[in-house]
Amino acid sequence: MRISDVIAAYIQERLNEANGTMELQRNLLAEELGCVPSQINYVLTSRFTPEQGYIVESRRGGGGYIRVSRVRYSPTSSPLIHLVEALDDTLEEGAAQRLVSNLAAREVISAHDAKLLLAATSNRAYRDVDPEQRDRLRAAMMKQLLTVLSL
Amino acid sequence: MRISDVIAAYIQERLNEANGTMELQRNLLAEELGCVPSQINYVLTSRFTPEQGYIVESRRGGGGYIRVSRVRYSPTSSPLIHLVEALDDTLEEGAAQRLVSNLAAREVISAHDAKLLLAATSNRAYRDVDPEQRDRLRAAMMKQLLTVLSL
DNA sequence: TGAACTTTGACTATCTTTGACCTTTGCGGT
DNA sequence: ACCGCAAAGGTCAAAGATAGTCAAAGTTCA
Repeated sequence: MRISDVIAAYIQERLNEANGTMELQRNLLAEELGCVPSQINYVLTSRFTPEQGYIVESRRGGGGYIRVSRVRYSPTSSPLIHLVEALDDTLEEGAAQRLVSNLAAREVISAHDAKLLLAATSNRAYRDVDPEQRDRLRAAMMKQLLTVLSL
Repeated sequence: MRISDVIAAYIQERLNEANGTMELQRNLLAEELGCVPSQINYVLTSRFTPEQGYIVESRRGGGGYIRVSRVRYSPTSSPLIHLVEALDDTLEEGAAQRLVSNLAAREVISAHDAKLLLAATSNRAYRDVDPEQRDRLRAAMMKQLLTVLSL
């Protein structure tokens, strides 16, 4: 298993325990999990982005910390609406996969729908599309589908 | 026996053992079976397509993998499988809409899934795709999604 | 004998891991 | 107040680990 997965799982676990927000100390966590400190940053920037519904804040210096929070979606409107608005008009395959996995893990969408979204945004179906345009198509596709799901 | 047949047999065997889904590592398998890595891709693209009832997912980089799943031939899913096999490799928007409506009317797919299929095969999502290629994309997309639905 | 299928390998794309170097902040000492 | 050091965290690019693409060359078979 990738060390990045271990780090991500650890953060998720603590987010679950603690009602959607947690703090960590980079060097300590790196030592506990046996990786270099900057790998924590890698995981945070690749999997805990605003697009995926997380806020990361931090402070340096003595008493420094990194705080990770899940954004709370307003109960009145579907979380997916906000997401659609926040999405860029270009979306890489890996980012799409992580986004969908996250929505499923957070039970914003069902596992069944997640499978469809993954298939619909995978390069596998994009063979006939100019590679230059795939990320734009993927973003448009994701928005269409999430919009349908939010209705 | 062709090396491609060996690769295909190996994958089938492991699918049988493991309830229809298996993962492999491309370079490892290539070395085990004595072929170049890209030959694995050749076999996957020529014999494990949606038309033939398979979906293939993969990930690059450290810890990468290729996952192959075979659709289950259950009574409810079998109409979809035959349909995927029979579909042409080009599909116009109107034809896609009629196809989906028809499947929904016959209750082969749910109304919910029908909405997603319509969104995913509508030109609305295809604005960045060369118009010449849209019908090919639509056909590929439809096959992928129907295959996932029959899993 | 020509079309379709198979085999290869060079080149490309993507994801992860590591480490050297940079910036910010708190705290003492003067 | 000021200074400087120690304690965090941040950045970035290189190296490593996989998988994907494509076209040329070889093989098979109707």
